[in-house]
Amino acid sequence: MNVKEYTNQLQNFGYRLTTPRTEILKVLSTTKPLSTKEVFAFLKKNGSQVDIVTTYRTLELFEKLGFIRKIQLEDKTSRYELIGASHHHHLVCMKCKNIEDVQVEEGLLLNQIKKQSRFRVEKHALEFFGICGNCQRL
Amino acid sequence: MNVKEYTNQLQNFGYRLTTPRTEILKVLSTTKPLSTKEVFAFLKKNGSQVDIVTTYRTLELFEKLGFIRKIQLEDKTSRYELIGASHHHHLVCMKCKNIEDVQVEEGLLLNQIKKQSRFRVEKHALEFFGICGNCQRL
DNA sequence: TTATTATTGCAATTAAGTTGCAAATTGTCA
DNA sequence: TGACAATTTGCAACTTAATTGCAATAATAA
Ligand SMILES: [Mn+2]
Ligand SMILES: [Mn+2]
Ligand SMILES: [Zn+2]
Ligand SMILES: [Zn+2]
Repeated sequence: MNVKEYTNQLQNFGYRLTTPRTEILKVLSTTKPLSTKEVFAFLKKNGSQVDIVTTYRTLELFEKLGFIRKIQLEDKTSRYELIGASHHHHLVCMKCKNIEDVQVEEGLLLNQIKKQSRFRVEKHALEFFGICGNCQRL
Repeated sequence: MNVKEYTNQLQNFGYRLTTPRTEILKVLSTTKPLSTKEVFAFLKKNGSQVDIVTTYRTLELFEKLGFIRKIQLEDKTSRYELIGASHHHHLVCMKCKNIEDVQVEEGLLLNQIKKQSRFRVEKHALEFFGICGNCQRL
């Protein structure tokens, strides 16, 4: 799913195609999960005039539309990333803060839960923290 | 591990046994994961005079000492719970906000990660969101 | 091109958490 | 027990992430 496809989706849903929205999609399409402030910093660096409040509101909208996923890592700020083709999770390096994608088989977890509770799982958060390959060699 | 054992630990580590610390341990020992503000509200309800800043500082200390674990759910506030005997995760009802404990076998996840990356996992966050048994019947 | 409506930017506000510091409390030792 | 030194607490001020109200601006449909 590229920027063009998201902007089309946006209009199909009846939302207007604006400069801030296009620019924020561009930033998201070329990065790891970013906080709102980080998205805003990228915008500025690229010469954009978009306000940080608009950045907040746009990310909120994109999440509502299912374009991006919000993730909570160790700190209190939310991070966002485009939902690509495949569901995945993250390996977050506690030293260099780099984020790797990783895929795991979750079916077994959900089966185990079914045995313990009548709870109906709709989504889950799964993030791993540790030391990345690079940082281990230092 | 009961309140008495934690207060002993506290003194063994060279920290002083104070009223706020005892009272906060008492609150934690009888509840689900709580935010700092919720802990503070419990204290007040029980007639305690402890300040909210002390609550923040005490929870931070308890986490450092390994008495409690900090968890991040959907919102931006951190929650804390006593680390009981067994490692477990949570089923968070998106309707009534109730939290159930659940245990899952994680060994397989870690094996799968080993095959994909040199990353050394030290800890992980795993929380499930959905609708609890009760709320499904309404 | 114009009109209607959504969207944006700015300023002010809220909410969670942090920091500095003087006053109070704790544990230790005489 | 009582005094001392060091830790801990409470209060006020501050920081940071996020939210809200509203007038000005920009996007789309006619
Ligand atoms: Mn990712
Ligand atoms: Mn629990
Ligand atoms: Zn690293
Ligand atoms: Zn429920």
